[in-house]
Amino acid sequence: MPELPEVETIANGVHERIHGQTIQSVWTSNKPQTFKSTPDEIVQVLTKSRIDRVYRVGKTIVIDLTRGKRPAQFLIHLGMTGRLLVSTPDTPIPPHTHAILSLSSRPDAASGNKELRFVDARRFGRLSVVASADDETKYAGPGKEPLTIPLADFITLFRNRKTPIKAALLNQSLLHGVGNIYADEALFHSGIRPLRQAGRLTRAELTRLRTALQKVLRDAIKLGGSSVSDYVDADGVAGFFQLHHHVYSRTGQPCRICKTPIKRIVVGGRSTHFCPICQK
DNA sequence: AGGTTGACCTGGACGC
DNA sequence: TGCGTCCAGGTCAACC
Repeated sequence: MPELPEVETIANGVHERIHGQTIQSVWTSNKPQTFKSTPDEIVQVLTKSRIDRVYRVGKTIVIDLTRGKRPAQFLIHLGMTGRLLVSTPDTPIPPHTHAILSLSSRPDAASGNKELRFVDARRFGRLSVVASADDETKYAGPGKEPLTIPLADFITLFRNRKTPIKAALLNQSLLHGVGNIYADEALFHSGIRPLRQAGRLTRAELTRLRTALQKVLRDAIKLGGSSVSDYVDADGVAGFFQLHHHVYSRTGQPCRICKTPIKRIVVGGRSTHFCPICQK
């Protein structure tokens, strides 16, 4: 489920709650596909490490660690249904919990007062560690950051690409962090049809697209900031915030601008929504 | 190499 | 109520 704004909101919320704490012990489930590193490596690297910073790169939550004197990293991808929860140990463990980190604010404490839990029903999420995270091996993500990419680089990304612009926006090795909702919304706000060939968009269109994409992402981050606790604390039941979507999941409903019914098509195997009048 | 398709999972919504 | 079908905001391997 989570795209860039959701992942950023979660990372910030988790950072506020657990940075500076030490991981005393780690439990992992026995579902091997959840782990990109082996569960043993994960336990090895995390145990007795201190959490310095929690942040987002693309759709991945990155936790910078100090292990002994050396930097390491813990990488969490939430997939479609992954959740990262800060709980107390007495909070009931939800179904589909795949990892639990017991934390303590003092390095030498025997047991902690908080836990970081990774819960993922559908198991598309992935956990991994970088044992020695110097500047060259620190996780940088597969592509470019949509919020900070300069216009010239943005335009270059799509040059000569024959794939539909919708598919190109979802390609994480170009821009990382953009998912299905914000791709559809950004194309709507820039007036571009999802099936247009990426390499055939004009400079003016790509300029509009970058502006629209950054605006929808920033607006969603603003919205999420006020409700972090809904999905980081305890059970995290409330789920993700809803932006005021213009096209996503509005098939058949009137366009908010021109009242024409919103169309749904499939592009690159993904459900895609657009206004046949407002988008050219 | 770039582009496309299907596989990976579970659960919720919907129709009969 | 129960059962079957379809759908889901994510990758990634395997193909062309």
